[in-house]
Amino acid sequence: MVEHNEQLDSIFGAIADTTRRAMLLSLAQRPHSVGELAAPFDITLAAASKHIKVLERAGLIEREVQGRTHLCRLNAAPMHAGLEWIRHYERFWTQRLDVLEALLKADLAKESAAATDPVAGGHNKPKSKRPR
Amino acid sequence: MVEHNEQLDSIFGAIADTTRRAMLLSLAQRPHSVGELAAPFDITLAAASKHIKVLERAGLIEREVQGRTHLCRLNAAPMHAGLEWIRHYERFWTQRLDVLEALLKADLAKESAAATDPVAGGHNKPKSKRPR
DNA sequence: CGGATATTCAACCTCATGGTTGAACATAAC
DNA sequence: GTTATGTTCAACCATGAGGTTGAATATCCG
Repeated sequence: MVEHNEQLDSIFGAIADTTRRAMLLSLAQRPHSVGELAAPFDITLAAASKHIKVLERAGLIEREVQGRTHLCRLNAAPMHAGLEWIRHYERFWTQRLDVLEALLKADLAKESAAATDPVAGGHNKPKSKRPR
Repeated sequence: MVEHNEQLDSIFGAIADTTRRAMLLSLAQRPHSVGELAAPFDITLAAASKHIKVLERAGLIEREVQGRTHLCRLNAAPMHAGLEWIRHYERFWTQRLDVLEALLKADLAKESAAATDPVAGGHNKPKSKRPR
């Protein structure tokens, strides 16, 4: 499992582009030729060809040359690695949602209990400066 | 569904780099200053600063300026969109694994039927690997 | 054979990325 | 105040990405 990192680089790099994501979506329906893949976009065939090569390098599509047309089919398997990587972070947002929910509940409880309590004043801290 | 695409572009783009993925991993432990984030890598602070800005633009980290140090903390929430996108393709690899398994099973059954008697029955369970 | 179709290749352009260096800025410490 | 620390900024460089054009290649069809 040498360069797992390179695999993730190429996968995430490949799907970090709207055009390529749309191509994958087309391929999820059925295999397409290069021309068919290019058709929806306002780019030249050469440009589409490059996109397809990026997807191919990431292992996300396979190509079968049939005469003069190249038939591309989806191979989603490598995406699995990407999903697994992201999934490690899943607990961070679910956790945050849980905390939010807990705070919300606590707040509601406090409000209903603090009809008599005057001092409840949390205040907002200075916001972080905008970069740039 | 306005600029969902830009969000995915920036998220996937941000995590399509080994250094930045490692930074996120550090941040998953606890918040870090810019210097701390940069320390493990053989790059200048300026370069690290740029990486951090990429992560920030993707919304994956938040920065709190504390005096002269900038404390960065993970915000994994935007990754959720990325995970959801990839997950649409999950069925394609699980499906393929199922087909592979079925073929394999059929092959074994045929072989054992040819070699011995017609009991190609209870080898392996279907074991449908259906995540979620 | 010759012509049409499908795709790539090579050269080029522009712009973003990842890296450097050195100066600037802001704040903490003396 | 002066100095040290943490971070960014600006300029620059090299490389790659995404796009174009025009030519080359391979294949099908008449």
